[in-house]
Amino acid sequence: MSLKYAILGLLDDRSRYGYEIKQQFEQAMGELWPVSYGQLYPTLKRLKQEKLLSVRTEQGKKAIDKHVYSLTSEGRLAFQAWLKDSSKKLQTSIKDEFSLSLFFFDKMDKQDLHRDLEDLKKASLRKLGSVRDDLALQQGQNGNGHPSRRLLLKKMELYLEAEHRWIEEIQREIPKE
Amino acid sequence: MSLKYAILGLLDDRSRYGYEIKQQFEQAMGELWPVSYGQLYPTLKRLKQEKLLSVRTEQGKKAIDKHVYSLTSEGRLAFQAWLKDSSKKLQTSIKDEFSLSLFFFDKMDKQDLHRDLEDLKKASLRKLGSVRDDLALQQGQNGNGHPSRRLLLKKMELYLEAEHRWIEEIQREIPKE
DNA sequence: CACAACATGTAAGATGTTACATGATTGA
DNA sequence: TCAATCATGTAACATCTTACATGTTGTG
Repeated sequence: MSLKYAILGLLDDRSRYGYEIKQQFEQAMGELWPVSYGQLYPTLKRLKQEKLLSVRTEQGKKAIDKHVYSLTSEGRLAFQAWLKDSSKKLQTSIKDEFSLSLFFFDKMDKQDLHRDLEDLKKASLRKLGSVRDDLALQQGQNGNGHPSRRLLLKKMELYLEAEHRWIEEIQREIPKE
Repeated sequence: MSLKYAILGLLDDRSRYGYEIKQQFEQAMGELWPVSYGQLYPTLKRLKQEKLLSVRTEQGKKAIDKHVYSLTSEGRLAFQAWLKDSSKKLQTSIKDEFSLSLFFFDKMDKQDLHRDLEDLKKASLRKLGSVRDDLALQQGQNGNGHPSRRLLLKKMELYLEAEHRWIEEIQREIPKE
C-alpha cells in the first residue's frame, strides 16, 4: 500500500509518466527505497481501474508512446485523506534470516558464528559510512536536497548504529568457546 | 524463506505437529515473531512435497488427528547447510508508511504532523517499556529462557531507542509553524 | 558501433496476512 | 453451559522481487 500513495503524491504536483515516477522517487529517496517496474506498472494500471488516475498517451519524438498519468479528483481526495490520516505506523521489524538463525544458537558452530558476526559488523560499518557521506553531502548543498531524504538518511544512520551495537553485544555475550 | 528454516530447525530436535510448532516458536520468540496458520500449514505441505519432511498421522484421544512431521535426511541436510551458510543477512528496512508520508512533508499540515509525532513517540516508549520489562524478567529467571529470546529482545530495545531518537530529531528539525 | 539511458510492460514466484470454515476437549 | 484452548486447514488478497520481452535514442 505504500507505492500507491507515493504515486498519488507525486502526481498531486503534476502529471507524470511511469518511468518518470520511478526516477523522481528514487532520486529523492536514494538507494533506500527502490521501486521496480514489475511493481510500478501493474500498480499504475490498478489505480487507473480504481479511477484514481487518468491516462493520456503522448506521442513525442520518441517511437515509444509515453503514458502520462494524472490524478482524478477522486485520486486527489484519496491522497489527501491518507496524508491526514494519523494511523500511519512506523514499522520496525526485526525479523530477518540472521536473527532467526540465532534461534538455533546452540546448534551453531561458534567459530562460524563469530566469523559471520565479524562480516556483519564490517558490512554494517561500510553502510554506515556511506550513509554518513550522503548526509554530509546533503548538508553541503544546504536545503537543496529533498528534506525527506535527509530524514530518511538520519533514520538509516540511527538504525545502523543500533545494528552495530547489537552485533557487538552478541560478540560480547556469546563465548568463543 | 525464514519460516521454512524455523520449521526444519524445530523438527531437527524431534518430531512435532503443526500446532505445536507454532506454539513452541512463538513461546520462545514472543510477540516479536508471530506465525499464522495461514502460512504454517501451507508451508508444511510444501516442505513435504519437497521431501524435506515426512508425516505420520497420530490418532490420540482427540477426535482430530495430529499430523506429526519429521525431518527426512534430506531435510536435515538442508537445515544444516542453511545454518552454516554465512550469507545470512541482517535486513534493516526503514520503509514504512510514516516515513513515506515524510516524503510529502511540504504538503502536510504541520500541526497534524506534530500531533502524530507525539503519538508515535508515546507508542515507541510504551513498546520500549514492555520490551525492557521482558528483558528484566528474562534476567530474573537466569539462563532459563531461550537465549535467542534475550538477544531478540535486546535487538528490539536498541531499535526502539533508535526510533525514539529519530522521532525527537524530526520534532526538533521541523518547525511547528 | 557499442553501450547507456529511455520507455513500456508481463509472468512467475516469494512471502506473508486476514478471514473463513470446522469441530472436540477442558476447566470455570 | 460457556469460553478458552486444542487442532486442522483453505481462499483471497497484498505486497514486492526477479526475470523475461521489446524496441528507440543519444553519446563517446
